[in-house]
Amino acid sequence: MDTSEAYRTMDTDYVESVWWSLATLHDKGLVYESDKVVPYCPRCGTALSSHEVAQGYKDVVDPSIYVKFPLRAGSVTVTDGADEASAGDTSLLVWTTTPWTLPANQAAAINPDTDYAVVVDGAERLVMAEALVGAVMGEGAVVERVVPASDLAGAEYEPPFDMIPGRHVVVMSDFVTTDDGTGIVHIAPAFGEDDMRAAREHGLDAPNPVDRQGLFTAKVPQAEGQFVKDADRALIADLEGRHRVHREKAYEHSYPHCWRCSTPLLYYAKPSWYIRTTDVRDRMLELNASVGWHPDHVRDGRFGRWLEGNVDWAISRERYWGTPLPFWRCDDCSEVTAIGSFADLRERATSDVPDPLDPHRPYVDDIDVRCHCGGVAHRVPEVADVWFDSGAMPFAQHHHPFEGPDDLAGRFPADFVCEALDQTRGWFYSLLAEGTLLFDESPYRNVVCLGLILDGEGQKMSKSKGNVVEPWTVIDHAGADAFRWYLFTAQSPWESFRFSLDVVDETRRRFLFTLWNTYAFLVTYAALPDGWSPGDPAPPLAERSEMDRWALSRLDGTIEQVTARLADYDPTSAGRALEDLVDDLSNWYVRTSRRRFWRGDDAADTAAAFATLHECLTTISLLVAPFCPFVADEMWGNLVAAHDDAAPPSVHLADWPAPGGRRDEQLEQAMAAAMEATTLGRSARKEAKLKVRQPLAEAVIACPPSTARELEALSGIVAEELNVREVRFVTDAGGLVQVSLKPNYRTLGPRMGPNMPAMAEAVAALDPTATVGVLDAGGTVTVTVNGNDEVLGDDDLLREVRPSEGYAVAEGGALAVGLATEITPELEMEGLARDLVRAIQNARRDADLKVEDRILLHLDGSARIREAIDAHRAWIAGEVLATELTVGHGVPFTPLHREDGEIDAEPVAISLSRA
RNA sequence: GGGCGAUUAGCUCAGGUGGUUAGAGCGCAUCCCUGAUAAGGAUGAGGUCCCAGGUUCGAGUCCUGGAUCGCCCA
Repeated sequence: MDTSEAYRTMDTDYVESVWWSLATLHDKGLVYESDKVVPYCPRCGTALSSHEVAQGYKDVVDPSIYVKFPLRAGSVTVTDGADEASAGDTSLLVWTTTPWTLPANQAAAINPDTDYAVVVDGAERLVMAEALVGAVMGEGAVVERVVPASDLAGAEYEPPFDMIPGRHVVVMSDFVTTDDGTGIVHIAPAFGEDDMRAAREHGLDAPNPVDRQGLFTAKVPQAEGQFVKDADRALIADLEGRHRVHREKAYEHSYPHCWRCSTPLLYYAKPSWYIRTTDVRDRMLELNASVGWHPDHVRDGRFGRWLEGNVDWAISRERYWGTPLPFWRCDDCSEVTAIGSFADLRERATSDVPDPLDPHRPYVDDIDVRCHCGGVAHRVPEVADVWFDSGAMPFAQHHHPFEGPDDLAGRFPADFVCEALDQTRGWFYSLLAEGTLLFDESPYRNVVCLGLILDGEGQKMSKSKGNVVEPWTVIDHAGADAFRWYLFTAQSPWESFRFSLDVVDETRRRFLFTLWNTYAFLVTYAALPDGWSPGDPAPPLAERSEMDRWALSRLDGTIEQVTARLADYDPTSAGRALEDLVDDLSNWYVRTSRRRFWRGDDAADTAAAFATLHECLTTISLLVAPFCPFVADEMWGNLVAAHDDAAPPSVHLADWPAPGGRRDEQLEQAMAAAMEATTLGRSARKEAKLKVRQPLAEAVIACPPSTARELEALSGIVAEELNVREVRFVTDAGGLVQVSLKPNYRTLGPRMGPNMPAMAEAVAALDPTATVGVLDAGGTVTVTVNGNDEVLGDDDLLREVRPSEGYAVAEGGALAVGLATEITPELEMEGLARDLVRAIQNARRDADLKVEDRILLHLDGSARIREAIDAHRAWIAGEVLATELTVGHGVPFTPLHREDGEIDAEPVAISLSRA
């Protein structure tokens, strides 16, 4: 984001581009002026935005009346026997809560899918929706006849008032419901959005007998000069005098009021400028179909549906602030001239245009333009809908087309735009509409649609509810990196976030701390004497251990995955792949390789470990840079930039990494099995209550031969993790292993179809041991299912194996691990030695020794303890970096530190000093 | 009223094209480790996959209807 090059829609250049676009559309004949019904405050003299309207709803009681609209004789037949004489006694029954709109009535609307009933009411007949007869007329109403809506359509009626001419005809409209009222809606096009739409559809006029102050004009003599709401009574009395009111009742409902002055709002037709977007509706749909929406259901769902119902865009607003519409209307011929540039304006202005020009109000309103008829044109008073400004962003920020023919080259269309889901009819629409109208192209190739942020209780965050979390609170508490990581990875961006500080904190602990600890581990050990630095030679890949090759394989795989996921606008999967890698690196690679970093036994191996971990962390810093930029840069600076003057000084200036061709899926699969075996072994230990520090003779891994072959090379790792002397594989169905067979539904299901249950029974009936013998010899077995012979191969059967008696066993999937539980005296001594080492390491720490300090060590304890020391003297000394190890009563040096403790309930005394 | 989405462990969320025993983190319980240590780790308990039908040999997954929640619009 280049904030130094930010654009503002108020900038002169931006406005000029907007003018260009509006003039272009005008000259293409796509701009017209027409009435639009808006929520309007007659006291303030202004229209209100939907947001303002929403603030002012109040429950009020209004007079509501059921009015009769008598059908004109001959215009429709709804009575039995075509009794023309009685047609005049048949009326549409219409319900309204705004009697003041009745003088402007132009039509009555009915629902095309509803049946209407003719109800006898004394000498009269009333027409209403069949479903509402009971609600309107009460029990026992006499229905004379039921007709479909189509029979009524086109019928003419006597209007409630006759001072305003009109067609006064019955029309069909989808918006009519039978929720309340009579199922017949009075249409006053000037006073309702639905009414206006119906009027457009059916070619009706929209007369407006109300002035801008909300007062009736002379067109309604009964109420001239009265505020419309106050005129309700007089108008109802007039109707009652003519027996046009069937019934009146007070009606309590929620009605919008001006949030400033509490005046009831009027829905009121005002002249408005429109862009004929319906002309390009199909093209917008076509272009939209090629946009990569994330999530993709928005394209055909929420946004696509919205586009299908497209209506012309009302672009004018009666505001002071905003981009003035560049339309000048002639006093003489009324023709509108659209001005598409400031040069054009200067050329056609009737007086000097200031230089520089501020194209906003009030200055622009002082400029008149010469009409081609010779008359003088004044600018129309409106400004543009701010959404038009937002949709002009792709070209207006570059001052197109005034910067030359290539001023949009490489800038249009955009690779992607990103906003929240509620912008479907806002920004996403204004961009697409303007792109289509002006360039016949979508201005964006992809959209990332963000979900809403909810609070911890799942409520939408809003300032008025007070449940918002300030970003700085989060950043101060958990840091910007944890915040960003959370936003990217907690959930797909287009889902709602249930946000709480706790969850961000968890992210920090789970991921960032793990990454940082791994990094700190490398840095700590590299910095030790005889440590390592990035330039040091390292063995080639082929000479490195399985562990190293596995780590680099995982690294390459993650590079591929993260790159692909990000290219597909999916940061969540990318971040999760990184979480997995970091977890593997920390909790498997580092965990199992720790000794390699500080044991000097094999210098090449140590160098290989350092080089591997260093490369992993360096590459990870590149991969996580977009997600947690600060931690990434810190790592990069220390791991790379500090050692290499030629390297980019910041991770954010470095190239994105590419995989190094070291992917080894077989190795990854084998390692996964090793991890699984380790987990099972630990579970078995837990079950047998055998602590990990106590060495055991062997672990038996029961598994299919293929798994055993893969695991062979990794058995050392498993042995160390499980603290067993030996790992043995048992695969054959001999005495040590029990085998059971299951059908492979994935291969057999499609083949067997409805016979699958019978097949499962047949498999259960097989002798597992014999069958496995045949299969391992490369053969097949045949079973009879419902009279048909079926040949089963190795792939068709899944085996589960487990060790037999004498072991502590844990099973999972195709693997089972058994531990030999017998602890021999020798193993017991080794366990004690390990306990001793742990106690001595504790003592070292308590003595504040550095990890690399050598010590003089003296031990004393029970006979069993001393026996263990004798048996493992060299090993103990090596583990704790003791240059001398003595045992007995007298300490042969002045102890720096002394500890008395217990091991296995037996006393032990530890004395040590720096060597 | 219409459109769109969501509903999986106490909580936050994963679960290509239907297929063996539905997973992770947090929390909880029980432990381990002590040369990553103001760290780290393990094992375990915990599930009517919102409900009801349907398709299928087989549904968390597909279809229909419904419920609840949310968003957009009337």
